[in-house]
Amino acid sequence: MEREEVMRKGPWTEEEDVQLVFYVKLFGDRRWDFIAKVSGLKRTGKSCRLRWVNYLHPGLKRGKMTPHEERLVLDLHTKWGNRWSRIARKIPGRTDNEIKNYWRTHMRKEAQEKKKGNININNPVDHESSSSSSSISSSSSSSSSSSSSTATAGRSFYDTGGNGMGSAPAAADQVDKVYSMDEIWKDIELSEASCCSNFNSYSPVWDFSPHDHSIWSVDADITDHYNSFPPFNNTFSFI
DNA sequence: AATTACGTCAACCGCCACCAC
DNA sequence: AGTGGTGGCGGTTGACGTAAT
Repeated sequence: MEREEVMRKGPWTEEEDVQLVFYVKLFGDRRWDFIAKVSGLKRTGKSCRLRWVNYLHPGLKRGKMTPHEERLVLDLHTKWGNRWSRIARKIPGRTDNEIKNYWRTHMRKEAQEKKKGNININNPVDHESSSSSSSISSSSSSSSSSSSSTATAGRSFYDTGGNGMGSAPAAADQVDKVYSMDEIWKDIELSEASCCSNFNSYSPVWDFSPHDHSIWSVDADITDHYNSFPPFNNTFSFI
C-alpha cells in the first residue's frame, strides 16, 4: 500500500517530453502542479516547469553563445551579479540555467588561467599555451570544438542543437535515434494535424500569452476530443 | 586501445516570494 | 493578519562525451 505516488527523477524520456509539451500547450505554462497531475507524468510540477523552461520551450536558442551574447552576459553579470534569470531575460532564447552554466565554465577557466599564470610565472611556455587572454572567447571556442550538441545527443533522445548553431547537424541527421527539437515540433504539428484538426488554432509557436488566460477555458468539444487523444495513457479526463 | 582528465549541461535541491483563502 | 500551496530562482551535483595521454 503506497500512500503517495513515487515520483520519477532523472533524465526525461522523449515520450515524457511530448506529453509535457502537449499539456503545456493545452493549459499554458503557469500551472505546473496542475499540469504535472493531469498529464499523468510522474514528475513534480517543479520538474515539469524546469524541463519546459530549460529545454522544451519553443523560443529556445541552442548551441554555443555568440560573441555578442558572451559579451552581454559579462556586462550584465558585472551589473547585476548572479541574477541569472534577470540576465536571461535580456538575452532572448537563453535560459538562466544555460547562462549560469556558461558563467561557471567561464569563471573556472579564468580562475585556472590565473592560477597557472601565478604558478608558472617564470614559465613563458605555459603562458603561451594558456594565454589567449580573453577567457571568454577561449571558453567558447574550446567548447565548440567538441560541440555541445553532439555531446548532448548521446545522453538525450535528440539533439539539443535544433538551430544548428555552430554544431554539426549532419552528424545528428545520420543517427536516426537522434531528434532535433525542430523534428519534435514537426512531429507534434503532424500529430495535431492528423488527429486534432480542430485544435489547429494553437500554433506550435505557442501563441497564447502568459498574460492571456483565455486558454484556461477549454471548449467542451475540445475536451471531448482530448479525452481520447491517443499518445498518452493518462488517467486524466476533463470534467 | 585503454585509461584518465576535463568540459558541458540537464536536472535536483532548498530557499524565498507571492498569492489565494 | 496568518497560513499553506505553488512557482521562481540560484546553487550544486552527477552523468556523459570528448580530448589528451
